[in-house]
Amino acid sequence: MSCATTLKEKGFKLTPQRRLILDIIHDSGGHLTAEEILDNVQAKVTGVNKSTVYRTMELLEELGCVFKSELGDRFIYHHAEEGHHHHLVCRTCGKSIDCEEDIFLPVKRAVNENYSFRADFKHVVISGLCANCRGKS
Amino acid sequence: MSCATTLKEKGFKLTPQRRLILDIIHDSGGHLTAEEILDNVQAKVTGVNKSTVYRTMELLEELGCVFKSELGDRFIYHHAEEGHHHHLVCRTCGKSIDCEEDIFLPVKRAVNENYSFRADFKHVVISGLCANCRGKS
DNA sequence: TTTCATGCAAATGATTTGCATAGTC
DNA sequence: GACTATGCAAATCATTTGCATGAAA
Repeated sequence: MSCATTLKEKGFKLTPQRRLILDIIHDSGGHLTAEEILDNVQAKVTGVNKSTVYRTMELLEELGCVFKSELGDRFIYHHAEEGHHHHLVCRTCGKSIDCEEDIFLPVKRAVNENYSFRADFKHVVISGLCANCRGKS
Repeated sequence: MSCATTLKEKGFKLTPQRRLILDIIHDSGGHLTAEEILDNVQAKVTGVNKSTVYRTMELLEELGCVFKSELGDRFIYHHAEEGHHHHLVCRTCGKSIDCEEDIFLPVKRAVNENYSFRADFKHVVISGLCANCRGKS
């Protein structure tokens, strides 16, 4: 079911601003910060306010249309349609590689057995060094 | 080598404020936010400024005396003497459990093999549900 | 025409910074 | 005495909020 449909079903309105934002996160493929979303929106139409972007992202997160995770000192969003995955972000060049969801299965098992802790591991941002930057240093 | 010694060796001064902050992060065992450090400092002496705390923590991080990691929308610090470990933080009660460093070894191997990515995994904050809160819900 | 959404501007809250003064070595 | 560290207040910067207006159903 599309995000637009979800919005309407729950009694929220499908405004032009929300359409735009939905398009952008859908097309981006990867993840975006609120500021990047705002920039992309404003590249298409002027006059859209940052509050609208933040409020829309909050709503979309509540509806399960996007996922929010932390990257450094800010938050990033990505479309739920892409499914669950993680991000390998290079600390040198900043490039982000999508990483399959199951990579944390051994860790989930281990913390469950050793600490009785049910770890979430949803859309984790993993910092490190990509192959390219590894070669250069 | 103690943090105090490291400070002096690198030409930095061992002021009363820095002594206090070092004591607090040493005694705390776990991790602390800058604000918590400030509160603890001010419980002992009045007149210490938050800038001093932030600047001291920045310095101690550069010297390798403390580690900084992100927890939600803020940063936490802990003493390097405790060695590397991770944090299991319950999303319901907020309790933090220290978790052994090697828990991420399988993931490090996997992302290295599959993505040629060298993951850091230093002082990761793992969100989830602790045994206690799991029972209640 | 009712309710929800937007734009604007101002508030928030953690962290940072400029600068004059005070303290350490 | 030289140079670093501190306190204070003000600046940043991402994010949030109050409120009057505007638009979707």
